[in-house]
Amino acid sequence: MAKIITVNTNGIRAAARKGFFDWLPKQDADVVCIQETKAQVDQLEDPVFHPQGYHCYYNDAIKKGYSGTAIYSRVKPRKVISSLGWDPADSEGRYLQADYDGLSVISLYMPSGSSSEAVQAKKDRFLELFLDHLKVLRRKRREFVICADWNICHREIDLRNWKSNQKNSGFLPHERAWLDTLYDEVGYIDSFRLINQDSDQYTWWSNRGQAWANNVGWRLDYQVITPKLGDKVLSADIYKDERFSDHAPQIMEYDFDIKG
Amino acid sequence: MAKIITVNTNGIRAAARKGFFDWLPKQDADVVCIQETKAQVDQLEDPVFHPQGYHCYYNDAIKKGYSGTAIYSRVKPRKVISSLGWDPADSEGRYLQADYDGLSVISLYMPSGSSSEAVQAKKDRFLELFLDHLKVLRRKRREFVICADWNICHREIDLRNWKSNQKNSGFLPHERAWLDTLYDEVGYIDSFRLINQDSDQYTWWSNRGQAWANNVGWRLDYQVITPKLGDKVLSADIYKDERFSDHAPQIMEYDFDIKG
DNA sequence: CTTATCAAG
DNA sequence: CTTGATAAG
Repeated sequence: MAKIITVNTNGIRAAARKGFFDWLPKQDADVVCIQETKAQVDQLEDPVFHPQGYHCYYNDAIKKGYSGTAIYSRVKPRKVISSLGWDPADSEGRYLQADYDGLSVISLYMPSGSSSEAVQAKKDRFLELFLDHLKVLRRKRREFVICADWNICHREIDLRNWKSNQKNSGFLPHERAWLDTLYDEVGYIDSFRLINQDSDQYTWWSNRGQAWANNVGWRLDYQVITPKLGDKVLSADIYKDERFSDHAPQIMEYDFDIKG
Repeated sequence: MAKIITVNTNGIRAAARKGFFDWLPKQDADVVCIQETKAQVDQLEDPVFHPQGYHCYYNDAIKKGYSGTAIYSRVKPRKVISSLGWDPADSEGRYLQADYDGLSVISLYMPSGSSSEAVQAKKDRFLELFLDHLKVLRRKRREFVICADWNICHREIDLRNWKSNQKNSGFLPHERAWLDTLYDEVGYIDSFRLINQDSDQYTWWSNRGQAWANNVGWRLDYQVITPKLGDKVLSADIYKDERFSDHAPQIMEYDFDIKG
């Protein structure tokens, strides 16, 4: 059994202040994927950022306080890959991959497109290049669990106000179509939907207004898996009892073991 | 009887959050001089920044969130002067003068010199030019109350750790000599010292460390008056019961009336 | 350590 | 609205 958690911390130091590292050991996770660390490695020298029992890997953005991913792994990976060979994936530390025996776990932070047309164009370009990468991964003799803040909702059920958000980044028709392609053509599976078919649960609530209080959320974070793992998903839960950031942790249990 | 209060708010909006404008009306002051408003006029449109019963004057720095002075006056001044004709006094909104019948009250924010040698040089230049201005004022047929964060301690009694601060901005020999000149040659009087001869009271405590808790302070704020007002000082107090900023308000009572 | 601004989400 | 960087004190 493998327990894999993914969470966008919106600043790993801020999440730490809110008790994230008190909560984490209690989860007994095998792999923890983090997005938006918003910190450089030299700002994370404090032992709290290297929890006991885990091998910790960080991938920073060049720009301070921006983006960044991490993977904490109980088993030492055979290899850790932090480069896709193209920017801004590399220069913004948006990708981190831990390779185990026959399995890889990826922590990905997809660009947001909400700030302007220019950043949406950047997101669209990222989607295009990353889809190519995902296709390449499908050809490997290896299974993948891609833990990400995808910054896209697939269907109407995935966000509270789908009608009013059809022209907003994260629920644009071409973004949804990108996920259609990912699932229907490239063959990946959204592990959350495998378990919770008709459940309108969200993983992100804006900090503005009363989004959290009114549960005006979006399901932006999920673990996408290769087809052979489709019958291995034991549970898929969103942790909302505490709030470490504007995103909630995704906790998935799989019927396989992670071997280094 | 005239009650004149001066205080460096270290951000008038922050001071407001800490209850400054709840405290102020209870003081029944005739004139209130403020330094370090750190806000532009258009950021102070809320009525709290225009307390009932006062004519309010603000002088901003060009740079947002930096410096800035204010005067609140119960009696409407005959004239309000916000320019000394030179920078950075004008461009940083460091000077504001309210003219009444035979008396002027000034709100002044002296530059700090603690950040670098370059800012100390700027402070020194300001001291030089401002001394000229103060000499000019002495020639007027008018009394002056200069309410300021002077950013200088005069004597050893004026700061907790005078020995270790002899090479630090605010207690440099030439800064202290500048005050010697102001008092001994130009003839101004520090109204606080007139009342509290040997009292080691401070008006500013660093936010760093435990300065406030340990009363490691500096007397940087005081009301400097022209000689003819020397026998008019009724009381001079530092208000420490509440904390609106890193500086404490100076409350002085004078045996004269402010007439518009 | 605290103010405030700014970029980004 | 919130994180984090930066400037300034």
